[in-house]
Amino acid sequence: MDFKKIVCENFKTEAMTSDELYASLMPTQDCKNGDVCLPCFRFAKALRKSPAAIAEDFKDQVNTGGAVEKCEVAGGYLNFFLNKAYITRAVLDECAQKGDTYAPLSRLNKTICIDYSSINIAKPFHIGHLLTTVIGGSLYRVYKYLGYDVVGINHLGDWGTQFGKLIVAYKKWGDDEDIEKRKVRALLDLYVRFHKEAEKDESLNDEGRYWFKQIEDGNPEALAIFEKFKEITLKEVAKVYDKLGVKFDSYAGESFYNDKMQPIIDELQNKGLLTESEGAKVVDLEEWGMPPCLIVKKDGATLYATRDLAAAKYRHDTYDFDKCLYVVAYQQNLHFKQVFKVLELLGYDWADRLVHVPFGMVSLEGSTLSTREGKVVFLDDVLDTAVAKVGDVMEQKQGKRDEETAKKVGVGAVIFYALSSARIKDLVFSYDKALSFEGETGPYLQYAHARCRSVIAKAGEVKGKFSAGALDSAEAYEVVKLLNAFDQTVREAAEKYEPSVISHYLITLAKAYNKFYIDNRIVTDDNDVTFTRLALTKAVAAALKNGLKLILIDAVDKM
RNA sequence: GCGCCAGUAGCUCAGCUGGAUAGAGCAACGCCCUUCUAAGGCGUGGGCCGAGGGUUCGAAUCCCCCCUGACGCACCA
Repeated sequence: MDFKKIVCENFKTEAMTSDELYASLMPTQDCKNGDVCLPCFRFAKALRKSPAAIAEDFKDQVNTGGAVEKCEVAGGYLNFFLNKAYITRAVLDECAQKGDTYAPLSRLNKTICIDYSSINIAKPFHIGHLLTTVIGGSLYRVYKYLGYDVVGINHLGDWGTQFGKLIVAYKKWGDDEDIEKRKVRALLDLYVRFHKEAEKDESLNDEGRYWFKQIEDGNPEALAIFEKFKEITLKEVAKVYDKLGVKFDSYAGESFYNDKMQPIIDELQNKGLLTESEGAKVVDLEEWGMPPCLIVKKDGATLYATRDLAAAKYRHDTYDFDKCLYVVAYQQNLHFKQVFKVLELLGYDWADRLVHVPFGMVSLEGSTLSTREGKVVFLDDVLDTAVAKVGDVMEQKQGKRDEETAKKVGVGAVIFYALSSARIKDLVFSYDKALSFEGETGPYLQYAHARCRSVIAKAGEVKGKFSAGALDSAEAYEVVKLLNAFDQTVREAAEKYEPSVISHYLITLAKAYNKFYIDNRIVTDDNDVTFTRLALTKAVAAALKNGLKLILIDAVDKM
């Protein structure tokens, strides 16, 4: 339901069109001022009257007694009070229709590509990848819900000299048994060791370059080792992705675009965009206030930007996307600005459908994360710790553990921690905060949901009819209004590419329901009252469950 | 130096497409479980919304300038 629309339907005036009125209306901040208000200050000059007098005039033109129960003038505001019983009933009816599991909104036949997570082969999946993975994963579900076809792309970092270096390290110090056992962690050790040794022995770097060239040239031995590293890494991260509930439709990474770059380079050349500078081939972007975009290195090798140009074109040709999102840290702001501009200069009209969705830097209590120095916090460890802690709390509170529940609540706590504030904010990772279960946290939402389910289970089948009086309170009405805002909130999250919008909404909803719950008994002697309050409780449980799903959290029925 | 982002309570944040007394959580203190899950609820204290100008009937929100911090700026990704 659209409250502003309801007001428009009941308020016709000569002073402005219905559209203008709609645009001027706004929700109130405080329920004592009604549901919707019209600030009248802006009309004062044209109408040569005080805002309060204008509000008084308008008031007489409002059709009250129906959906708009009454309106009042307060200062320069005209406040509209909707009929609570009517709204409550209508909203709860809508919720009942949506049921326990919300179906996606109507199919749009539009495709959104989301490039996210994009891990590096042979590197650990650490908390630095947490944000891109959960932001992208959440947006994936948000767009699905809104009716889009979504393509999740894991743009693997599977190309570069580093892999030559790793082969050298593997051949020199590699231990298959250790790798079999510790997987990526063993590979990381090799990588770290290589850099340590290379400080003493410069020639190792040359060897690294040599072996990377072997990969490029298709040397079977080099390829076999490389493929093995890739397989180990993918298998390992698949477990984490599984825990987080994110999925990808494509793992086309850097190596995939290897043979797709030359055509782009040729095209740049043919369109006269490529200039030679200090031995490298670049696209000059000075006119747009940017440094040149490097396309080909002095030695003929391609670069990051070259690959992203090829990838963008490939994705466009393959998926015909309506939008293509890049969920990549804000460090890359300039890079994407350049790449998008170059595509525009190439004449691709779809260049404006590319969107960089930047997010903040993750650091570790002051110090930055460093793979090379081995200074990392493995995401897997964080998740396991969270799950274990939830298990402990369960045991302490109810004397028994339930692993399935602990997993959902524990992992959910970490995900919520990552998605609770605006993505652009830097995140100083803290175990304490990630594993906090009180206040505005994942477990708080889980708890509110479980509590709803518990009441619903206890009540059983209740035969009764809707009773407006059962929900005639400010707390109940607040909940109803929030329930009504679900879809609109999801749309806002999509528009802003901001899952935290949903996180905040869910906290607000849970808080509002908790307040209602404390003050109102759900299961009572009066069947009509029970029936009605149960309808609200069911609606809240569904909104929480489906909202949590949009931020990658599985709701639990008990905890 | 240039560019870009951020600065709101002790800490972490919401509010930012201008509207009514600036909101939460954490931390501190004090209450509330013989009744549907206390991982909950209620209360108390805590703010020159980084500084200064401007626009406006009205600015945390828009504009200018400055300060602080993060990030980026040529062959890594």
